[in-house]
Amino acid sequence: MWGWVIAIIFGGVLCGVASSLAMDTPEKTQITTPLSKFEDSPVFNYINSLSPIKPVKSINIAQTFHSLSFGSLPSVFTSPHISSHKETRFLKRHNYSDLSKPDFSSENGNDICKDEGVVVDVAQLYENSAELQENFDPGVSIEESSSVEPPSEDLKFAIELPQTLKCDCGSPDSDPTPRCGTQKDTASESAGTSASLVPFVNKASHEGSPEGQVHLAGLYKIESKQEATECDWESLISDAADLLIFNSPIDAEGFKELFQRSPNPVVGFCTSFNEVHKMQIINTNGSGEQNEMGDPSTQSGETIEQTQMDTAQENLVANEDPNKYMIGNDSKAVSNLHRGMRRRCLDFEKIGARRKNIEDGSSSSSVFVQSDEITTSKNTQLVPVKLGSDSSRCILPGIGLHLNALAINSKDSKKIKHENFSSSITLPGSAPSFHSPTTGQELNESLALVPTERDMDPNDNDIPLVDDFNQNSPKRRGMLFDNIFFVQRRLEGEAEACKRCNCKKSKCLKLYCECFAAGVYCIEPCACQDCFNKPIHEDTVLATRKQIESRNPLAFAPKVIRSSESAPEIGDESSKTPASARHKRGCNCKNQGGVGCSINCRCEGCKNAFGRKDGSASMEMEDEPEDETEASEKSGVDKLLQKSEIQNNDEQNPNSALPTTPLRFCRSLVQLPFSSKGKPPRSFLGVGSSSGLYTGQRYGKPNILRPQSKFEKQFQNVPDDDIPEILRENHSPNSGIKTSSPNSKRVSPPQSKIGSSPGRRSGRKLILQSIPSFPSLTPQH
DNA sequence: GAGTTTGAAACT
DNA sequence: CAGTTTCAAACTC
Repeated sequence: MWGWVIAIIFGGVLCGVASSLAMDTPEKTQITTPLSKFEDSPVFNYINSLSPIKPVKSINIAQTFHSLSFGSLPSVFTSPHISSHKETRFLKRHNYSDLSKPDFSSENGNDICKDEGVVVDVAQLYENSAELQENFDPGVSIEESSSVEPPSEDLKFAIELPQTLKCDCGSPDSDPTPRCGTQKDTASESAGTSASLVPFVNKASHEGSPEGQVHLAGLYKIESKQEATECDWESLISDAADLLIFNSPIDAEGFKELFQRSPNPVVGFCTSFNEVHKMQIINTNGSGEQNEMGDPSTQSGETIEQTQMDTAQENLVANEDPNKYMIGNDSKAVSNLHRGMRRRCLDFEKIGARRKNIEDGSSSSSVFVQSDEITTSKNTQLVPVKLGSDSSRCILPGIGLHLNALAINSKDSKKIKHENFSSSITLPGSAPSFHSPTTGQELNESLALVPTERDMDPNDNDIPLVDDFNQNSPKRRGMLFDNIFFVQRRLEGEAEACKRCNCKKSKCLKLYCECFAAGVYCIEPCACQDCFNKPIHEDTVLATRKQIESRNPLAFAPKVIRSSESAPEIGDESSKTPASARHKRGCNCKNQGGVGCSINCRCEGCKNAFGRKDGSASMEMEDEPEDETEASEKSGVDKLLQKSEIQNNDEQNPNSALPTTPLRFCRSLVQLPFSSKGKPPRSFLGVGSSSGLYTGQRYGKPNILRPQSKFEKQFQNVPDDDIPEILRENHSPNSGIKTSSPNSKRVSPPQSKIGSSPGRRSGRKLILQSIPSFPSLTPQH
């Protein structure tokens, strides 16, 4: 018993330190050393000897990241929330492989929660970012890496959370208060409770370790979960906040708020955590697919874990602790927290069910649920959607984290998303949240949280994600960019009806097919024949897509760049033209309008009024007589463009950035002049036709007529410009941020006046700023 | 709705 | 890379 008392004391000390970490104090970096000493100390050993649980050297997950030879993807595309099941898997594989490595064990001796999920999340947070270690001092990095973002992974929930709950609810005290593994609290209260805490501190969680398995099995009946985890829950929580910082500033806020507002941050966190988990359980239950995508190990114990969670939830609900449910007190914080945690279990097909839950759910979680809903809708892959009258039902394709990376801090991005979602998604009772700025951010982050379609695609197993990532595979990058494109597309055509095709011979498995090219499944409105572009043939679709991509990595990339930046070779005058869209890859058209031709175009006798291949572009429009309607339209557009430029300037200067509101986007809307019948030229429709990906995302047709917001322009520009660079092997991690230089776009001629054009410059700055604003991922050097 | 035109995708 | 064929969307009637 003496040993137990000591253990309790130490637990309290650890908790105190951890809590200080949770408060984001400078001490964070110092904790590792004491812990290391502690773990190696004779006392610790003695305690371990007393404990039935065999201690295992904690594993330094931070090294895992090091060991993970992630590809040097540009930080721009590193999304904290990329955590898709698929990537989770491959990251897990990394983890497993790393476990065998001798140097894997932690030198710091921290009670590191060696959870796969942690690896996944963190790894994805730092995804291939070489700078990740530089952004944080070693101690912090360790903490970060050791920290777990429990809700993000089923496995984590299955293992860690149950442990926590076990400690709380299963303790002899039966104390209804959700301790949530708060060693600080429980340790000082009773030995019985502390005993339950022991596993957290000492319990060996070495993966594959028989002892660890046995203990876990005994405690939680998770026999199949080989990834036993030992976790310093305190550090875990404290780190979780930091982790969310990577996910998004908002998430970090949520965590901080949770911790700061609650006298017992841990409790609040755990409670919120439970809440999140609860929601995830709902989602998970709703979708059997989830398990397929997730680690198989999570499946076996899921039911049990769920039951435990339910019990825990009941206990938590019974508890009147105001701090317990942060939703009530601080819905924002909770929603943020949830947002940061909720990254999976999004079964789009279950939207209806969850929507019902939303409706039935308490108002306190409406925002969160709403966000979840949105995320889910985007998360769905290749889900057939009914088009037509009910635009709201048009499933929005999931975006990847890349969107987040691109625009996570872009206020405009938030606004645009807000706008788009508002227009395209109708969530009962969610309207208020939707229109709030916070909601916009949530939406944005929700987007970011959504795993990429490919990553999520359970059938896309043949894609060597691990290898791709490690090898900086262009393919992988291409996939990432596809997601970006998809986002772009979605943003473009979100408000519009979903695509439909009339393919007869292509079986909708070629780029001829608008749906296929857009990365969406054909649906009922399609008049296609022998269509294979359906969920039933998902494998075929994916295989075909991959084949096409293998032939041409840019096959699904946008064919047309819309924005002044897209045509560097064209004079400033042309760049200011309403239809500044340009053929990115060049066209072969002979009589095209709507989309300005670029120097790459092979068109004959180009008379493109919107930009000729020779760069004379809009000059022709000016020279040639135009009908009044068109002329007036143009002038109006110019004015709009001026406004847009002004706004861009505002964005360029973060300091002067006005409070971003959705209205700002509206101001920058540009109506593209299309002559006949208000329809865009046929060729122009191609703008949105390509892209997508079977990211399974369903997005509407490119809304050519729809005014293009500045933000959309931004999105378009980034991917278009970045594709070639990203695909380059020598793309350094930093290069992503440095550039993604729009000027390096293929279309641009060497002599292009880079930056000479105000419009272009502004747009470019917009991109550059938005990226660096990503605090954690942006290289500070 | 059938036929034509058009331009991109696919193929050679 | 260029030329040709195939294809589907846009357009015309």
